[in-house]
Amino acid sequence: MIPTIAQLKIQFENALVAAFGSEFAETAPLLVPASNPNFGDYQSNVAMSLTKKLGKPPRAIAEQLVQHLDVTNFCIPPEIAGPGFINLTLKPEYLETQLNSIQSDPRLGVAPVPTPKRVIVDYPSPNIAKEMHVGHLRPAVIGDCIARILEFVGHDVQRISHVGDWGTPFGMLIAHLRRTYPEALSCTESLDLGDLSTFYREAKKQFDTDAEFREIARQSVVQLQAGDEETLRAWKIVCELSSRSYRKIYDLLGILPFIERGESFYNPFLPEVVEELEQRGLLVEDDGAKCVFLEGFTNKDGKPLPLIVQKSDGGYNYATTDLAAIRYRVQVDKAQRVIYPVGAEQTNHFAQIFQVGKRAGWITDEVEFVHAPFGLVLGEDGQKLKTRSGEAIPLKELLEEAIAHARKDLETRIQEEGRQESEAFIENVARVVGIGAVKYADLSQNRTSNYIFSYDKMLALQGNTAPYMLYAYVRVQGISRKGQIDFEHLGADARVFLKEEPELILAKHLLQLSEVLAEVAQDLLPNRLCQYLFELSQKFNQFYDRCPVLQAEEPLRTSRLILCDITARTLKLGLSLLGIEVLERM
RNA sequence: GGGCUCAUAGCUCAGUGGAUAGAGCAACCGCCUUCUAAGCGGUCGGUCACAGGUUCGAGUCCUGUUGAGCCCGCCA
Repeated sequence: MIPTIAQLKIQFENALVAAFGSEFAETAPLLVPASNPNFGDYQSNVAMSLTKKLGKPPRAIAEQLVQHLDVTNFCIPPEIAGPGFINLTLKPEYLETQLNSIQSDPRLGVAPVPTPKRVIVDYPSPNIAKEMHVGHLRPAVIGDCIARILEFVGHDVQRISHVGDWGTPFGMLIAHLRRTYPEALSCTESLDLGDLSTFYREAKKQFDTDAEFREIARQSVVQLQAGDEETLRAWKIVCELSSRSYRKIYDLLGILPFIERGESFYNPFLPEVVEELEQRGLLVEDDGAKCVFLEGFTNKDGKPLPLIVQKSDGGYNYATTDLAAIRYRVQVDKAQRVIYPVGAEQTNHFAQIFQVGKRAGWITDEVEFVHAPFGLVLGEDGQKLKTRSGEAIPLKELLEEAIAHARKDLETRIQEEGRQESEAFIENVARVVGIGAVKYADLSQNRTSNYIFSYDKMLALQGNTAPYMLYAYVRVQGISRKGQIDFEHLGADARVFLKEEPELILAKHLLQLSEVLAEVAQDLLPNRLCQYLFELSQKFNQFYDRCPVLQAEEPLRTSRLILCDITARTLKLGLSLLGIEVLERM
């Protein structure tokens, strides 16, 4: 199905040429959704933009254009309003046809992109030698969402986690492993060392209090980089332990599996990267370090800022690894678009490595490397979210608390309503609502700004929250239960008829899904999808309030059932693209 | 000193160069003998930080000012 706006655009382009000549073939019709429902569904602002070029008043231009415009298949006759807006209102019959074709389409009218790209989304990319905390929330949630959306619209998506699995912090963990589980090093079977966070805390405590331990840790780093076999084995055990431990939280959060390709993966390529930069004449030695001097970046003294790719001690750093990853993703992975959903504080870093990647000839005009930055998670005081003792809040605790809040709300309601529910039901609803609320709160705000984390707000039953949307979905399921409706078998002659205002408003919104997804796939701003789903829930609730479904006469009853069905499927699909589950009852 | 991001209703936030700047929360007023109240309708609430500029048209683009956050040489 071709999106309505795309079809209208073609008609406007034809009309521009027919009315004003072939030199207007490239003129954009400036077609956008109407700013106000009173003006119809779409509006073209092109007439005003052509006043100078044509030397005529905009209303006259609009009239001439409309005379050559053929949109009778879609719209009632266009109206010219204000200074020269061309307002378009879709015909109910057109909307009915579109909805009828969507009803039997599992993709709800969203056609896969004609030219799929190979896309790499680099997330959640945490550092292994740390306990998972609130700072790990956004990259996982946003990265997962972006990957799901791009995949759904038809791209070939690879999720790659560029985990920090190399470097100095590992010494501490390896040294601790040696002390506490020496048998792990000689044993070929994998050992269950229990919880990583306990292991990490013990190691950290040793490191902070024991000078001898610190020395062993430092030695371990040297041995690791020298390729000592036993140390490598210890390193591998720590990586696996970490990966398993992280996976538990990702599973709880509903983050789909991704490939782990950490910094260590690029170790063999680092000398080549530096060598290639040298060959390109980009490398300068400064204070013993090998650097690329950046264009447009200066230090505090106003001198060009270097990007250090090899330290004076011969070691490499994260910039080198990131450059190696850029090179590998272009040359081996053949990626056409590489997306980094990473905190805004690394904006400079990405601008720098992308610049060097371009100057080195790895990033060409055929590939797009894009940093999708996001803001911080703040506490309700507007400061960085921390525990009372000033530490970052462990992610596990944060999620468990969200689930506990959701459970408390649910239990209160069950009691008030005198319902009887099983423990399994309560547990599942609390989990879906709690996790969904955390993810929705994160995704529903403009990605680039900081956001304030509040259990009360994200779990509120009214407003732009996960529970509100889940409830809209549950309402449809309530209708099908009550009426014993099987939405998959409404009959071959089931048709949609749009008569009442709330039906038309809902129908128009349902048909905008492709436009919204195309936009999000381009701009990587999931809050636009959230906004769409919130408005859909509102419009459904208005329909539900004013248009009886089960009690309506046929064929209206079936028509309204179809609207309910498409709404529920759109909500389910939209929420699944955000990584949020739905519930049949709550 | 330089760079990036941000400043919109009491609060939290949307807003794609277009018409009268929108939601939610809070406050106040209504609506359950109805498939439905975790819902719906309504009222109140604005110098879009400030000053210029570009444009037929600026919350949106440009310049400057003020304020906030983040970053700026061998950590990632």
